[in-house]
Amino acid sequence: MAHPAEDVRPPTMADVAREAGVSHQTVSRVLSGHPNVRAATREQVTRAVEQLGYRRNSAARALVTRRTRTLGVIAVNTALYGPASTLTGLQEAAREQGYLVSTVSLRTGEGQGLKSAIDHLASWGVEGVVAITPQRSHVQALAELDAPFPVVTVEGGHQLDLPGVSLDQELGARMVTEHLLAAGHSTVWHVAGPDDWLESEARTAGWRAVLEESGITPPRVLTGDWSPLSGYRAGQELAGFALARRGATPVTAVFVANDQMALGVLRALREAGIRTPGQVAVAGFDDIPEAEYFPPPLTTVRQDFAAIGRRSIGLLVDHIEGRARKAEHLLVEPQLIMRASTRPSGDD
Amino acid sequence: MAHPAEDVRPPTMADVAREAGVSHQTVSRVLSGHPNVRAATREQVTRAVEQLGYRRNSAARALVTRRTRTLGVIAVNTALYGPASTLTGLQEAAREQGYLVSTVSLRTGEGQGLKSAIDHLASWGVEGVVAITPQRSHVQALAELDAPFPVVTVEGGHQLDLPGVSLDQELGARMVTEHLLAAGHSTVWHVAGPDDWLESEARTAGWRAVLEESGITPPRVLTGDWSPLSGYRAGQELAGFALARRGATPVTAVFVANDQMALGVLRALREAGIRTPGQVAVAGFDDIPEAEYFPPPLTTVRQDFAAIGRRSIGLLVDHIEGRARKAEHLLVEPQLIMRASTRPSGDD
DNA sequence: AACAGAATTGTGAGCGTTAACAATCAGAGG
DNA sequence: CCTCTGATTGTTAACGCTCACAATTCTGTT
Repeated sequence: MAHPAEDVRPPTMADVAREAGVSHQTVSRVLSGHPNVRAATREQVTRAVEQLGYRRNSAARALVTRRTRTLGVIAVNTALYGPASTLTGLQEAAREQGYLVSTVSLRTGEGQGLKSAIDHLASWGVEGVVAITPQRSHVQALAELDAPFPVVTVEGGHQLDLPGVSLDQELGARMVTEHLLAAGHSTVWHVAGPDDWLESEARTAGWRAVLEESGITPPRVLTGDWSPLSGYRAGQELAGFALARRGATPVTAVFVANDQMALGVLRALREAGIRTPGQVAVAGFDDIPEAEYFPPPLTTVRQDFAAIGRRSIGLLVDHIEGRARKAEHLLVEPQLIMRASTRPSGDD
Repeated sequence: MAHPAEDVRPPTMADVAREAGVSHQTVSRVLSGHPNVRAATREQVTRAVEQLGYRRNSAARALVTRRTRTLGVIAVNTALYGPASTLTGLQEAAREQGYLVSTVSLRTGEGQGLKSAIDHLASWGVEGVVAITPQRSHVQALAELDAPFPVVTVEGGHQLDLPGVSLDQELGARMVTEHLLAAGHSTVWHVAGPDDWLESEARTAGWRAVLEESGITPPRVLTGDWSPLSGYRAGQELAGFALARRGATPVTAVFVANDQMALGVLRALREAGIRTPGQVAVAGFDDIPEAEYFPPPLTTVRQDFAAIGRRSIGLLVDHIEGRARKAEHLLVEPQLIMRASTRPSGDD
């Protein structure tokens, strides 16, 4: 069809203009939906555009408008269910608003990696960044980095003056703990996430607050690293307490800070011959798709990750387009999902 | 420090040139590592760059070089463990090669959505696209779309003339099936993924081939949609067969096409009072992090998602930079992970 | 029919960079 | 001391688009 030219450049606006018999500026107007163009002209231009398969050159556009319409995302641990789901919601929202999303995944997320990720994105001219960096140290590093564009955190806490979106982790933890107490347990044990994580802290805080409000001295906190293995280890320890019996605090209910660790806890209890929820009730956090099929189906807290993604983009775009002023922090409501693992009547 | 100007533009190359007392072209040379610059000059320029906090404008650069150094990724179902892990590997690799990665997530991924995703990326000038679109219909649509840049598929099969990277799904399925037969089972049942997925097809094909080579007539295939729920349903059906007993083919071993469905199968069997692996052995595919903690720990096939991501970027960049000619298709080796769910001695 | 005013279209400049080429400078050789 | 070569630096012109403004064409009045 085309001539056998070697280096066929894509058509430019001038080509379209020639084809349509108008000036390049008119083509530009048509393409950006300017109202003052005669219908017939618009029609001609549109036809020429289609015929040539023309596409505006975004680099040229960005050069003159100083708007790249590109957003950056920095995320740690994107293979996990939570961050991955947030990313999806975020990308959809960005695309709806006409932005392109460029993602940088960090594996461990040292402060160093963070800086270079920001640099990487900055050098491509992103107009803003969403940082899914749930560790306290990251948020700290971010705040100190002082990027040349707005940065919105996800699960970044609200201590620092960065705008952000979070699930109300503390509320979620309260809901679980209250649920367990209401089921008649005299206390609730807790397997927490790693220390540096804001989510761990908030979940632990919610759990502790409920116990203290009920006049119960919180038992010692066990700590994991979010992995099933670490949950398994914690579960073994709990099983020991549960069976020892003479120990001070009875183990009849456990709030585990995420579902993956809860899976490990469940296995450890099972292996120790302890029935769930008959002898020990277990609850998790996140509501990963597998949770409903755990042995037994897991009571947990559902996070609306998609909403978190959407709202973070909303917030970021507000900042970019100058609609938002301060370091606002949005909270998304969690939802308690009750399943067999905490059912009082259950005996499995 | 700075004047109270309203619209402070970022410094340009000319600013740096002035500051360093050289021409903008020299600055350009320093920044792009051109050899013919005197060390002293280079030094001055570097200092000026740092002092002004200068950054090259990527839009201007892209405009003149016609290289955006941006890659696009189109992915369906990015919240799942597999695609999410692939994405991570892919992003790391791209960044190492100096490319920016822009991702578009499709929820369901109709052919229509695919086209608009490609358009979205194209209008931002990506130089190539990796498509993680494991459904046959998507790949078909992609091949017909005839994008203005190279497209590499992940798990896209090799029928069409698109270059791609896949796990050797068929080999993985063979390994599992052979493992089960070797354990003494007279046949192996199969819970497959949805019809349109190439991964389903390949896994089913591998399973079928092994049975037929062993002179065994493959039992009827049950089909799920990758979700734990669908696995649960299939598991109920299998439990029925297993207990009915008089039915033709005994149910003592099941190869489930992914780990999530296997979780559902395990629950259904457990609820029916069938012991795993004692009465029925179960194997999955993917090796999600939870698999090791399933009741019982699941025998499965590990995919090196990170490698898949890395190699797909390698292939794409080869095409972009003109090093690759044909529609090469790379296969990544799977690895059989044997756990309790298929242990012959086991009786739990 | 003539004119104001709006609607529509065209013209030229400039966005910040790299590529191509021209100019200058340093050191080697005669 | 001068010429010549290669290393180093500078100059100018794109790249493809939008913005600001100028020019033109329509309207509807008087």
